[in-house]
Amino acid sequence: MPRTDSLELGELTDSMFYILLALTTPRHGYLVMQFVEETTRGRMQIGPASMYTIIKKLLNAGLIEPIDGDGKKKNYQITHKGRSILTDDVKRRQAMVEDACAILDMEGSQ
Amino acid sequence: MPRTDSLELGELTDSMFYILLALTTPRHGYLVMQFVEETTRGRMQIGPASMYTIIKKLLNAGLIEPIDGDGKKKNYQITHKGRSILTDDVKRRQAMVEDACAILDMEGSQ
DNA sequence: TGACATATATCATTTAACGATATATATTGA
DNA sequence: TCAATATATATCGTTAAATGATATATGTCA
Repeated sequence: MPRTDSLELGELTDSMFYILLALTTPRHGYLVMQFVEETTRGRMQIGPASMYTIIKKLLNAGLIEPIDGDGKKKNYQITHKGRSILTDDVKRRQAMVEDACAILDMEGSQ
Repeated sequence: MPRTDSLELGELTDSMFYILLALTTPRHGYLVMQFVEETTRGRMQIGPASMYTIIKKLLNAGLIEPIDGDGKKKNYQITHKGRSILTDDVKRRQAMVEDACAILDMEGSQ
């Protein structure tokens, strides 16, 4: 991914992918971490360092936005732009799986 | 991906994924670059720097092996271990797409 | 009151990818 | 024949991504 910012290419890293997925429902950081671990059944986990680094980046890029500061927790949700990029990225990943299934002898994906 | 070697986690980066896919048929480096560009219809391209860096890493990890040096070209092919890791990685990626399709309102993948 | 869960944050480090660049041979066509 | 282009391999130095370690503060509950 380096040398060129993945977001400028319109591509999401695995971590960004799951964090955006988590924020299709408004959540704060700690809940996002839990969401990722639960949704992936432990396959992937994101610690606080990655979490807040990526949250900051997604905010800067306008893919998520802060909402109502109830108490000390900071809530975020995905933006229209974020949802659009996430949807495109799902298609990109789907295409990768299909490429592989066509070449290997695996059950395809439709 | 940093801080921990992706191969030690049994995970492949996008570039490794396509290079391994290319080497399910014996090829040399230059053909691998072309394979990736063609297979992805230009969505992804790997230049020589990435190419040879990753080839070296996959050799070290025993996921590919050199075969018959006909002339100056170095041919490589995927090993049994490489194929096993590639297959697992396809499943991992398939799971990511399915997670997303379940949460977003997209046509699923079975 | 001590342990644990919840919650946010930063720094320094490692790994990954890659632009730039270099080198050499083969092919093609003006 | 000579220049351009394609084929083919290789390295160096840089940027970006992820994260371990660490710090801080509050809430809960036994």
